[in-house]
Amino acid sequence: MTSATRSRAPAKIPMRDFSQSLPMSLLRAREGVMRHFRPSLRAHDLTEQQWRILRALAASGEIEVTELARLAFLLGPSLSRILRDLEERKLIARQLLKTDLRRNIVSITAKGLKLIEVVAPTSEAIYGEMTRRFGARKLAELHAMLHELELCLQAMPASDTDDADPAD
Amino acid sequence: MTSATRSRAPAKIPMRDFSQSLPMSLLRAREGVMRHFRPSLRAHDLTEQQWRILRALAASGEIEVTELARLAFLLGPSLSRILRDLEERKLIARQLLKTDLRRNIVSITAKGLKLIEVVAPTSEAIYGEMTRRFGARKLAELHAMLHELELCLQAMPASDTDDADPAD
DNA sequence: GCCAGACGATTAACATGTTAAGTGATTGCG
DNA sequence: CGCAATCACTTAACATGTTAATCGTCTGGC
Repeated sequence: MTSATRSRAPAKIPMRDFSQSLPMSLLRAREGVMRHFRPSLRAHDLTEQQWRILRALAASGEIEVTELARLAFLLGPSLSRILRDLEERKLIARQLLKTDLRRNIVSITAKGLKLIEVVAPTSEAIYGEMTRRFGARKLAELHAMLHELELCLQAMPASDTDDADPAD
Repeated sequence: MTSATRSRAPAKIPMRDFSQSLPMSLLRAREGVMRHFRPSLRAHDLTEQQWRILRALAASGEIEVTELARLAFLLGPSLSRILRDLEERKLIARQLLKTDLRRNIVSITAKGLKLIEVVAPTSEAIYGEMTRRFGARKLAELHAMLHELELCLQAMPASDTDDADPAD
């Protein structure tokens, strides 16, 4: 089966082995986790992001859109679309802030809370099983390292692509 | 600043604090990393996924689409679209496998390799800076934990959502 | 009060993620 | 051979990620 037609392309650049790149490792780990949660969410017509939003609202009460975006770690445009959909489904409610008509206050409805009550047990059970298998202590270590990485990266300046510094 | 209008919604479900969920931690860490790479890729009209594909091809030579999907950790539909685009840009080439016309062999072109040579130095510099700041040893530990998590999750059965077993 | 600039949120446009369905080629079995 | 099942890949449809542009609203200087 080892036909001679398959010549190996020369890798001239000494780059890190592909699978060892940090973004790939993080992506794979995350996908491995989400793979277990998606079926349960899907059974209730919820995407991962919609679930994040409902949980964030249940935990924090009424908050502004921008703050919700920060909590649920979503970009504005995604959040706008999802909120429109969740509002149509009566899972959340919105109201303008009287003192500043630019601002939008979002809150979860009773229906939304009820949905969380239905989904949460399964979700928690899955998370619990993961914790048990991986080890609570090790999981905490992983969380700590990820947080440390985050802080480390925030402190790292956003490297410009420009080779020359335009400042005189 | 603590206006009385903001009533705190009762969190009836004792769920894990939102920001402590593993998917969120992984997502944030990954975004923190990618935030540094995206500008450089964007300067060369490359998305993160396109870059993954080019690197995978440069490292492995000619491979089939399915194998490329596995290497670059992309789903088939995404890969199909991206390959169509990269082929139009002459960064990759494709050929049907004569012995099995279902299969498609993909390879990187000279133009693709040249692009990698241009982008790689910046990319490696950023990665090097991250490694230096975070610590090479700690980074290796993180990789190890992520890999262990992956294996642990693969061994975990995909919990069915169904409460009842529909078999006979 | 007026207006330029900043701000919060949305919309637009394009790329990818995700699942399901479709298409053509191959395989295995009668 | 004939054909149903399978396979490799692609398309389709919808949701989100990402960046830029837009649209009201607000703020501050005048």
